[in-house]
Formats: sequence, structure tokens, C-alpha cells
Amino acid sequence: MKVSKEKAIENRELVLDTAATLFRQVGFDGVGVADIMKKAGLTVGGFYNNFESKEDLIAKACDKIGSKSLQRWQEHIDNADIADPLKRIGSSYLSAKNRDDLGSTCIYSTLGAEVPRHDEAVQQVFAQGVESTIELLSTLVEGQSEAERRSHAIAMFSQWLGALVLSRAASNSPLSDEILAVARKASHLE
Amino acid sequence: MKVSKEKAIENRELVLDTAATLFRQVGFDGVGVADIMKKAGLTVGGFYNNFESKEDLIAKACDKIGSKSLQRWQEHIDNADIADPLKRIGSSYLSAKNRDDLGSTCIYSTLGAEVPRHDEAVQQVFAQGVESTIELLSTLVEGQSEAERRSHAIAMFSQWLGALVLSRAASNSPLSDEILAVARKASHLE
DNA sequence: ATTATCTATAGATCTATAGATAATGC
DNA sequence: ATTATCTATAGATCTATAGATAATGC
Repeated sequence: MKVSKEKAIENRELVLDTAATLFRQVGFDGVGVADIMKKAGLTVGGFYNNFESKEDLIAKACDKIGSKSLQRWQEHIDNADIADPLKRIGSSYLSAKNRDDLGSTCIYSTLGAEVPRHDEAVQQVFAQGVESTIELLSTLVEGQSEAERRSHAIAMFSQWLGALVLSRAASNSPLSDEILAVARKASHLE
Repeated sequence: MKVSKEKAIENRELVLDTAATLFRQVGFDGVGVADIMKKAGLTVGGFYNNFESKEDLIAKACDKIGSKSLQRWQEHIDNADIADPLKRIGSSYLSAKNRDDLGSTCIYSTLGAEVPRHDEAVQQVFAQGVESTIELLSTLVEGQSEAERRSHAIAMFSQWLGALVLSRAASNSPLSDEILAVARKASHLE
């Protein structure tokens, strides 16, 4: 039953990744601790040795996805093969795939609205993530001054996020694709 | 125990309004049928004579809020005392009050992300509401053609909605106010 | 007599904990 | 010996239903 220290750390990360996917698919309240552990190939009993509470898992899982997403964007920027990283990031963000594959989408789009209902720790993880996202996008947009670029980044990301949420609210309607197309055009991505 | 037909209809509307407020505050999964009925001054037992299921209540409550919100916007447009209805609607939408008073905010901002997880009936209510909202905003924005005004309305509403969701994801951080201010400026509302 | 609402409860599910088990690692 | 994970379960809560109750409305 006991596993090696290495395997235990690996298991913990697996729980974080599994939770991150499930939370985005069905919301924080839509899945229980037992189900998350089961999907990760474990059982409930081990959960509370790794996490203080479900709320603690929420904070840690969201922290991990947030960092990983930013890292992937940064890799696009650092990759010399990608001529226009903003275009690459934006058109991927505003794709039908990102709208439909909830398990791997942007956490602000699926879980952002739930943040005010949660712990200070969860709120801090999200606030920090939004700040980092804006700082990254600020380096990619046009603007005369740093302040102007920051404002531009905030306005652009708001539009992306809103288009994603709105396209989901208009599920199964031709309007859903239309919203994404308009947002891509507005950010000059196609 | 039995009440008049009039009172029964009134009670039903009260349940819809109570549910609409609670769903926006804590999400569809965050509140139970018994709690909703209790907050409306009733008990669980009467619920299933009025609604087929909780899912049915979700569809009907969201339909009612959606219509009521649109109606309020239309009244601003029809009101001759309001010189610039778009400015009035937008600055109210992007206010700290609308961010913080979850119980009375825009349903797409608090519940939009949950739509893909729900019934076809719920999805249709939201899709219809988004379409009507865009049609209303299309009459208020600039643009050479109808198509251009519609695109403009979609882009603007996406930005508003995204700014609201993002400002909530950045709860309790100065960034939260900054996001709303940038969005107001981007739509020329201040 | 009809029926809107009530009390009570079945059965499922959720968070969290207690104590057992068995593999690791000194 | 230590400890990561397991089984089992307590106690709370959730959706939905059954049957009782009492006020309406013919």
C-alpha cells in the first residue's frame, strides 16, 4: 500500500492535474473529493494527508494550471519559429476547440465567476494569475507607453475572455461561432 | 394551508425571483431546492407541483431574469430624460456595484460558464437571451451597416462581460477596479 | 370537493475522519 | 519503524416523493 516518496509526489501532482481538469469541466461544486481521487486512480482516504480541505485543493490546483498556462504562452513567445506570438495565442484562445474542451481551457473563463465565493487563498491565486497574464500580454501589444500597453492588454484580454464565456452561454447556437469570429477580427487575428 | 389562485401565482413568481438571486450569488450547484423555498417563505413540499425539477427551475428563473434585464435596458432607451442610453447602460454594467452585488448582476457573467453543463432547455434560454441582448445593443452602437453594428455590439458586449468576470477573478485586489476602469474607457463611457 | 402547501422521509451523495494495511527506507 | 494509501463510516446535505392538512371556490 505504501509507495515510494517519489511516487507519492507524483500521485499528488496527478491529483492536482485531475482536479484541475474536472473543476473546469463541472465547476468546483460539481465534483466531489472521492470522485477526483478515483479518477486519479486513488481513494478518498489518502486525500486529507495531502490537502487540508477541498478548498485547499481548489487553491493549489488553480495555482498549478495558472502557472502552466502562462508558461505555455511564454514558450510561444520565446520560440523563434513563431513569427507572431500574439496572433498564435489569441487565435488559439478564441478557437472552437478552446470553447468546447472545457477540461483544458482558461480557468478565468470557467471558474472566474466563482472566485468571490471562495477563500482568501483562492482569491489570491486568481488575482495573482490575472495580474501575471496581463503583464505577459502587455509585452505583446502596441502602445506608446507602458501604461498604454497595460491598458491595451487589459482591454484585449477582457474581450477575449468575454467572447469565450459568451460563446459558451450561447451553446449550440450559430451565434456561438459568430461571437468567436467577431472577437478574432476585433483583435486582428484573422 | 391552501392559498388563493392569485396568491399561488404570486408565490411561484417569488420562488423564481428568489432562485434567480441565489443562483447568481452561489451558482446553480451552490444552493438546494429546500433553501430556495425557505428563503421564499415556503417549504420544499410545494416545489414539485410548480416545477418539474431543479433543472426546470433553472431554465425558468434564468428566462425571467434575462427578460427583466432586457426590459430595464429598453426602458432606459425609451426614456427621453436619458440623453445617452448606451453610456448609462455601459457605465452601470461596468460599475463596482454590478461587480459586487452578485444577486442582481448579469446572468451571463455569473452563470454563463455553467451553461454547457445543463439541459437543452437551459442552453436555449441563454442563447436566446444573448441574441436579444446583442440585438438591443446593435441599435445603440455606431456603424455603417447593420452587419457592422451587430459586430460592434458583439465585440463591445464581450469586452464588458469579460471585464466583469475578470474583475471578479481579481477579487480584493486593486487590479479589480483597474480592469473596470479600463473597460469603461475603452467603450468611451467616462 | 379541490388543491396549494405542509411535514416527514427515502435514497443518494458529499466532506472529513478513524483505524487498518502493507510497502518503503533506515 | 515509518508512513502512503486503503477500507469503512459518521454526519450533513441534496433531490425528489408520499401522504396529511386546511383553506379556497364551486
